[in-house]
Amino acid sequence: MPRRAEKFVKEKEVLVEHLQRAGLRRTSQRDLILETFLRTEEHLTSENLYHLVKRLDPNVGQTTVYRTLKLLTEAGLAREVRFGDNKTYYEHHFNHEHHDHMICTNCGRVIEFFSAEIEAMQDQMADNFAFLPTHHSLRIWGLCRDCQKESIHTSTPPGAQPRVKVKGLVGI
Amino acid sequence: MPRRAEKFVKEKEVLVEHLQRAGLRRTSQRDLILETFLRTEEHLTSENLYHLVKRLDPNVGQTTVYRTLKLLTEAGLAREVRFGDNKTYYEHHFNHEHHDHMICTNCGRVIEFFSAEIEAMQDQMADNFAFLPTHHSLRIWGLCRDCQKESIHTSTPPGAQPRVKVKGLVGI
DNA sequence: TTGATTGCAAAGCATTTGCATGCTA
DNA sequence: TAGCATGCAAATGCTTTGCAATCAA
Repeated sequence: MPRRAEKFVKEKEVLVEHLQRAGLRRTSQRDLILETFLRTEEHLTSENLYHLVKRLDPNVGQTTVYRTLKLLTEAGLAREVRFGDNKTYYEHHFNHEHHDHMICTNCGRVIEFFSAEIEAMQDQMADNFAFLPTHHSLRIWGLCRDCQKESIHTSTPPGAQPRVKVKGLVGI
Repeated sequence: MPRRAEKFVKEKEVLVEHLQRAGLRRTSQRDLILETFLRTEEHLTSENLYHLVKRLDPNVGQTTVYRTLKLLTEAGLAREVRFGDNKTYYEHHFNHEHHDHMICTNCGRVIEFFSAEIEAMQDQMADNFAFLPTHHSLRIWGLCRDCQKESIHTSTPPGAQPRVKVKGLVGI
């Protein structure tokens, strides 16, 4: 029995397997970036992660973080999301239930939700078109509970953790 | 009775109204860009439109097309969409039913679909979170009917009109 | 030893901005 | 006539690429 439970064992296995399958190599940077990523809350940009990693190892380059996040996405450990502020966010994907997002266009709050019914209907819809779906993205923009109260108001309500700074029109 | 039916009368009214409401001015460029946009099939980028407009008036600048597409979006005449190739596409929005998209990751074909049931469930879902939805985006990626036949194959099947060049990972 | 990986700097790409000039209302 | 609109060039912001040095297998 190990003296101390090691963290993210499963995720590291997934990475190593992916590397082997693809003929790629395991490096300290890739390990460190994965660990740091897994320690965070969801929805961070490559830049966010870069700063976190840099604290632990100042030698790691921005480029490596970009490249590694792509790698983690391919390995199924991360998922890319966009909320309409023209930035690419990453969230944990391994052993996480698939979910979709509601984005508050006032404070930037992101709500995750899941609906088996919606998923089923999407598959149904795809089937109607003989379309073979591999993945999808559903995003709903609007006002969260708190921001409805204050009607139109541009500041961040107390307690909100704005991850998305909404600048001008929000769309896509 | 007019000798010849003028085109896009309603849409021009919408534009003019929007301009007036916002204290903006009607210009020949804005008219030309709107007309050219309305004459196209759906899903074109600012750059695509720029080239079309330039044929009719070589003096129009790229920037004006960008700015005008934003304007048309605000006026409710256009809608922005993204298919995962890091480009912003625009489609007609006025008097067009809302719809969502399936994107073939092999040939780039885009299928439009609508499901009242999915829409209803989205509203239901939002309601569960006391979220007030203003708009949404649902995209399903996968293989269209034709591309399933050829299994993994990187060329464009005959007859397909690839609007989206899918480069590497498709996501968001 | 070989070829993948890294980190830096530079390039790319879509989009936006500054500004002098032009043009609507 | 005032000030919005235009078009060019330059800037921006995010992301990717080229390349020499480094490192895993």
